[in-house]
Amino acid sequence: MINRTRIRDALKATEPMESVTVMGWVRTRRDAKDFSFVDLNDGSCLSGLQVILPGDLPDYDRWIGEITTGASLQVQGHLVASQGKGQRWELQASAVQLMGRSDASYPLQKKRHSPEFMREMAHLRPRSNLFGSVFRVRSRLAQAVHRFFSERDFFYIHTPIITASDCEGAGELFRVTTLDPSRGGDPTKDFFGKPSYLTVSGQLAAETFACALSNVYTFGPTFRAENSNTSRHASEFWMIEPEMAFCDLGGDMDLAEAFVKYLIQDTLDQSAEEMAFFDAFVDKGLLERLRWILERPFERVAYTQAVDILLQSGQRFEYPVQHGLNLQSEHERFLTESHFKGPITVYDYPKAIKPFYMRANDDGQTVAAMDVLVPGIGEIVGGSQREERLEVLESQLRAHDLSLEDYSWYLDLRRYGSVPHSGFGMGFERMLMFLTGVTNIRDVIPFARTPGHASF
RNA sequence: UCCAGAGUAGCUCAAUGGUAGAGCAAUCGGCUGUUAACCGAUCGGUUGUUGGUUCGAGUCCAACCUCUGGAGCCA
Repeated sequence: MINRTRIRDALKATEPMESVTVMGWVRTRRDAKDFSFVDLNDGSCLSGLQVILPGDLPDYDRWIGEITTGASLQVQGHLVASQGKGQRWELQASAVQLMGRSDASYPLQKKRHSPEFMREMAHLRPRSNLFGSVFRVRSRLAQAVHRFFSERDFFYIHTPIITASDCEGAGELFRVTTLDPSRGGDPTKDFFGKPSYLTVSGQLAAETFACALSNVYTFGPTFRAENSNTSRHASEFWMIEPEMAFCDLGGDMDLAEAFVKYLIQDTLDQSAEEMAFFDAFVDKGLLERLRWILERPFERVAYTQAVDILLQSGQRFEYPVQHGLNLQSEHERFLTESHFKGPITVYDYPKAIKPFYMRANDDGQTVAAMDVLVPGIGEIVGGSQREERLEVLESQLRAHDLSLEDYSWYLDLRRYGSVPHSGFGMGFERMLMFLTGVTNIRDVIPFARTPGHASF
């Protein structure tokens, strides 16, 4: 295949280039008197390259009509300074090859489309400015996650996607089976000899590795069979879960906050063009908000303080504010959007509303849990110090009606050389929403899976 | 799953219970170093589905489907 120049590189040129070959998809064509302008995009960056197709190219009149929106082209030519305004470089074509036609039924138009409409054609939407940008940023964000942990000497652990432990009761699980549903379902005859599921969290597995390699993280797909129909829940999503031995809740919060800031900074640095686009067309004020967050420390509020703030706010809430009750979305909203006007970390939650594995505090009422809440999205990080005391953990399992036998391997970590350890989970897509200003999780996942939807 | 709102041309939206329209897109033509180009023309409809009320339903009623916003569960 011909050595092609990516449009991103062509646009970064510092001087004219002889004989450049680019390939991409036509966004628009505008005909001038003796030539045509083509806006060609190859996805390497948000901007397209302006291509000039001179009218004296062989058989121009025969093929120019086929250079339509959506068509794929190979163009050879000279990269020269643009005579027009709006772009620095343009490609004066000397040869054009139509690779793939695109007829009038091509659904993407030059004008702006609603995200809802674009969702109906998830296979074509990455060719749009918005979704192309979202998925370029998504890729860079994933790389940044690995870089952050790599720089801090964390080991990346591939925890299993199929699991036999219905761990921590974190939502409904998808059953994995090879049994014929019409012939009954004896789990002992199933593929793994017992009921198995898609993972809802890699945490427990990560804990075992933290209690050996010290600092580890997982980053992979996670599945919840909840019938959630909201803009921030998906049945299949990606989660990042670091786990640190010899680390208490304070260290956990330090890491979570540093992580959020790192990802913001990295995205601003590496995706400047896309971020400017989001700021202009998706969420005005996005850049200002993110920069402001970078500059200041996260506010840390104990759960009881947070409740006091809500009680004293004079604000009317639909749901009651009361010590011991979970914070509702509207409460989190008030705290992040109205009171603190930025991300906050709420810690030391009531024991009764948190899972069994969180470390009991000395007050007997609370556990060493923490949530990082951000404006617009709510919970973006949830974590805790883990209960490392064997007897306490056993009594917690019993209190939650969980089988000690099923968790024997988990209890072994406390039986043999137990250490204080902590970790958290971050929803990758929620972070991406926070960074791009895109308000629906379905628009930051290439092919979203939600209740009733597994198309494409 | 619950509450609310919305489904009309390819898209975004109009239309007192009385002849279904505009802008954009597409197609054709014109003009032009254009860039969400511009100007003119053409094309474009089982008004989400089914049933009901009515002389007459896009409009009113019922059920269902889909989407959106909010809630719960959470990341």
